[in-house]
Amino acid sequence: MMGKDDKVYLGVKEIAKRAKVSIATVDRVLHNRTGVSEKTRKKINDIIAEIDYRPNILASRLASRKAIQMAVLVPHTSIDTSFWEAPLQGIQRAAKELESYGIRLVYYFFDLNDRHSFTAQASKLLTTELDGLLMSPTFVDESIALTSRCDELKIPYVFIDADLSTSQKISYIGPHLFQSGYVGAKLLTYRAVSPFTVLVVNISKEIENNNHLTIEAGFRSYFKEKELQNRLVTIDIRDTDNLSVARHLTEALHNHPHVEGVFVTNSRVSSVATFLTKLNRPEIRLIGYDFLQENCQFLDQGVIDFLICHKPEEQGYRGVMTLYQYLVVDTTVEKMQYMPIDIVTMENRSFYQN
Amino acid sequence: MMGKDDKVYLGVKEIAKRAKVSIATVDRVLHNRTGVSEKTRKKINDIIAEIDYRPNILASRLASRKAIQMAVLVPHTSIDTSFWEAPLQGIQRAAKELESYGIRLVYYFFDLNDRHSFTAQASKLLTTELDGLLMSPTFVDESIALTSRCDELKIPYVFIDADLSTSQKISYIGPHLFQSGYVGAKLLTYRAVSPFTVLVVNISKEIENNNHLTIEAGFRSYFKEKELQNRLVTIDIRDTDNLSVARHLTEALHNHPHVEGVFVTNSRVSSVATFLTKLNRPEIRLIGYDFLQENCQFLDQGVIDFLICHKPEEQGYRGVMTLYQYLVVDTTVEKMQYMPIDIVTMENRSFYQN
DNA sequence: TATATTTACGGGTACGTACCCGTAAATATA
DNA sequence: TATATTTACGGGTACGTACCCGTAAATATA
Repeated sequence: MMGKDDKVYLGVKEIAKRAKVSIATVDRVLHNRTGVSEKTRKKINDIIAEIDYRPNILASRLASRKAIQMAVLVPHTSIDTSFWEAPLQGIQRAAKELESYGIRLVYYFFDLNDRHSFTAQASKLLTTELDGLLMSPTFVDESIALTSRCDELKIPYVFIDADLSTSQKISYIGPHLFQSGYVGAKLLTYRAVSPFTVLVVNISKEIENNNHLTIEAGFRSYFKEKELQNRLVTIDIRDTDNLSVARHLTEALHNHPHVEGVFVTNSRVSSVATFLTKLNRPEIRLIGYDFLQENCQFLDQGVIDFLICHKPEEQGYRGVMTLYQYLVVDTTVEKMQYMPIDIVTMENRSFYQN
Repeated sequence: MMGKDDKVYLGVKEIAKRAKVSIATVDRVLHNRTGVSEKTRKKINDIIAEIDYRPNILASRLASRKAIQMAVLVPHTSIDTSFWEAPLQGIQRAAKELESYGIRLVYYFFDLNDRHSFTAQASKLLTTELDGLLMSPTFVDESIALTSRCDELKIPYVFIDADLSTSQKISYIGPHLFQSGYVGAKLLTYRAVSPFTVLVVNISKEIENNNHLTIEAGFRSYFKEKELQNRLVTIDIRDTDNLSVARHLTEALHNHPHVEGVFVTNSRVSSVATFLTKLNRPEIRLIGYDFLQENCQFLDQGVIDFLICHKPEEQGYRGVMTLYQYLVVDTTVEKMQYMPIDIVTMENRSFYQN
């Protein structure tokens, strides 16, 4: 251990001394409060710039009698959508780390199948005192309504998992969907010899966001760019139960006998895997999204070849940390934070950090 | 913003009040210092356990006049080994975050080709006041000598990138080498039809650590487990220049005409790629390690199919953070922190977080 | 000109912990 | 028993910042 004093820390005390004012006046300038003459303000600001003053966050948070309040607006987890467990865990991990720094999170969960629940939770969180908002803009119109209100109230917000390009967000943290689909196409065609037929399967209720369209565009662009001769057939399944999936797939395989690859544009790949297992068609290669338990089972069995994944846990963690960064440390944060496009196989899955 | 006071924080003051002693005495107990009777000590410890006291790190670091000193012992970067740029960046990122918390890092760089430089730096860092050590145990015997000394001096240490299973380390942060080789085998054989011959290429000067042996074991175990009929040929190249690599590979390809896959057990895959490019053998699949600039070039050209990567930047970051965690927050840290086995292709490489 | 209001500050306490310094009380030594 | 030493504490200040409260001085109003 060595003394700290070799590094002479220049703080408010030093600024006050140089400006020949009190610490309280320096504090007023630092926080843009009133009660300082223009002349004094300028003098202090000059000194701040000159010595490159950076506040001691430790002392600042300690002295502040205020806790910083963040609202978290995300889908609640359900059998249908265990995907959201991971971001929530990341959010909670960040919350724990920031707990002793006086950061408090309040959670507002909505139902993925019910846009009214989203609106209800949005109204609810707006009634509270709020310093920041972390949200998944699952429902487009409803999200725009909420963020417009936040803009008026000057509440900064961060998006995870999905984006709204029009809004004044602090940051988007999530996948680059187009490129992700492109990677999917590469994996599905790697080393394949004959140009088999490919099924692109979208399984989602209509009310959810349209991420899958961008993914499919990326997927198709790969075939076009490489001038591959595969035939691509898209099937949209608007009910998420296994029976509906089976019905649609049976029909598709009947109409297209040479299918050797299936690309599922979201995490519901396990229902396709269930179907293919029953059908006993091991030559059909299957790729889908997300490191869910049910998907990993089929990965281990070799039914699913690859899962593509975008670090949902880290999305949640970084969402909170980005807000904290913006509110406490420094308002310059990266606006587009794309997650890596991770490739998960049965061989590397045990070390995957979701 | 809401008042903090709704959450009644129970600190040393409250403990002192309940135990009917002063704050100073509580502090002595908390830090296992002398000068407290056994009776009082027990009473205080009971209260600490009862209220689940967790010290306020903010206040603790602020009040401490001591900076925490960490030494960092890693190879310096060179043309030969640009690999170490990434861990260093992660280390520096962590250092920046922890700067205002009174954490100071001192760097000791050694030469990968010179074990004496390692010993010299090790002796040097031992002469300083030290609270913790982050190191890469590149040279086995020399590292054991250093860590034994650390054990005596009660200096905790963390390993990154390579491990020494015998030592009393706080934590190892790095790849699971065996499984990583296993993943390499999967990728090299995925969808391959005929059982071609595979070259396993180790390129390293003898003085470096033996990570490649474990990787190769994992690689071979895949073929054995799946009962694949490929012929595996290992070639060891003890000089890292392109000429030596070309000479050895020419000979190997002459002796084994049906080579269609090459697996390089470390980051020197680009020199093999250089050779294969000149040879014009595009049917030979090439897989190797690490997200280096020269490797990515060949990835983009399609000469290298996959790079396997273990997040070196994060290894550095987590190395520092793990030490911080141990020294400041809580002494229970994860002992084996395996990095994910990332698969990098030309399609997903632009979003890879090294 | 006398009084009320606003402006522009400064003093001082608090956040929760670390640790210096001083001192009665207990114990050891002469 | 008298003195020296050790033990077991407590008081109080400091870390760097936030912010309450009070008040001269400046300005506005009657």
